[in-house]
Amino acid sequence: MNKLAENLKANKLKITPQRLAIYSYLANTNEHPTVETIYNHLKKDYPAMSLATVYKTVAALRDCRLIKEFNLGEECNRYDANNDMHSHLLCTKCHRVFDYYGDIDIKHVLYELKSSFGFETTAMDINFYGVCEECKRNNNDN
Amino acid sequence: MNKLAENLKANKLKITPQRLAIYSYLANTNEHPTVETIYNHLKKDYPAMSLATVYKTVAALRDCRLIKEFNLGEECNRYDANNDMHSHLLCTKCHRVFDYYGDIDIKHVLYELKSSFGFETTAMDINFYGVCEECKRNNNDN
DNA sequence: TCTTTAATTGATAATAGTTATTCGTTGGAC
DNA sequence: GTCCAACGAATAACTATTATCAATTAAAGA
Repeated sequence: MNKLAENLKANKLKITPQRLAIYSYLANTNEHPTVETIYNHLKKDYPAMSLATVYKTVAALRDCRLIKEFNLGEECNRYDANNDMHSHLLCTKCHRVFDYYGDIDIKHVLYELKSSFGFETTAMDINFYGVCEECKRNNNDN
Repeated sequence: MNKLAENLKANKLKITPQRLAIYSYLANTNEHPTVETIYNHLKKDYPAMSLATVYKTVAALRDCRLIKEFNLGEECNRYDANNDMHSHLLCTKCHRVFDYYGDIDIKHVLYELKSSFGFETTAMDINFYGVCEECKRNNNDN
């Protein structure tokens, strides 16, 4: 049994073809797709799949921490199966999202939040907004 | 003419009582209110004000960069007239948002994004999620 | 393997946040 | 003070998401 199936089982979630397909898609792309994108991508292989199933599945996967849900100020959420600590770069022209793995040292910040303010950080996100190299080159005006 | 009115004028926005009220409220609170909160707060002084007016006003103020719009993974956006560089701490129990002014050194990150990836950063946000001191003390379970 | 049962799916209705439209009103340039 | 583009109020429309529910299916136990 693969990693996902084990994780689903550990979270008392049934292993279904839809869940496997959605997770597999998320685990094999770096496009940070929205629900709509996931749905459209899987439609050709799973023509019967409902949009509601995609919503329910990403919520379930998010709740058992198999994927991350995030929002970059757009009208809809994006999803990412990449659990490595990283930040996101949103190109405000082409609306693609890139990963940044470079290390951002904020250990001292987390320590100060806890010691000075009593704020116990359990998660964080760091997002950058700007123009990607390709859009700059193309002088894209979207 | 006060500072707020001057700011509106400088951005070619007409000075109206509604805009002054909304902007003034945002400039004098550190509560990071949502549109709903702004609307409810102003209802007693401006009983005729429409929710649509609040939406249009915050959009106008955001477009001319007088206020910041941000989203912390909640169902609605929050607004902030504070232009100083700072991060946000969202308490996942009481859902209040606190400011953190401590300096987070990421100049080298912005430099690397530009030099290595050609990504020209124009804005960024850093959000921390966790439990605030008060909720921890109260062992609040919301 | 068969049965049973509760979880899941798909279809669709409902909800919530936000935006668009319409039309009467008004700020502010002249 | 006059005029008109911008604005506000009311409300319809739109879009992302969630809830509902009957039919289906995963999976545990006989």
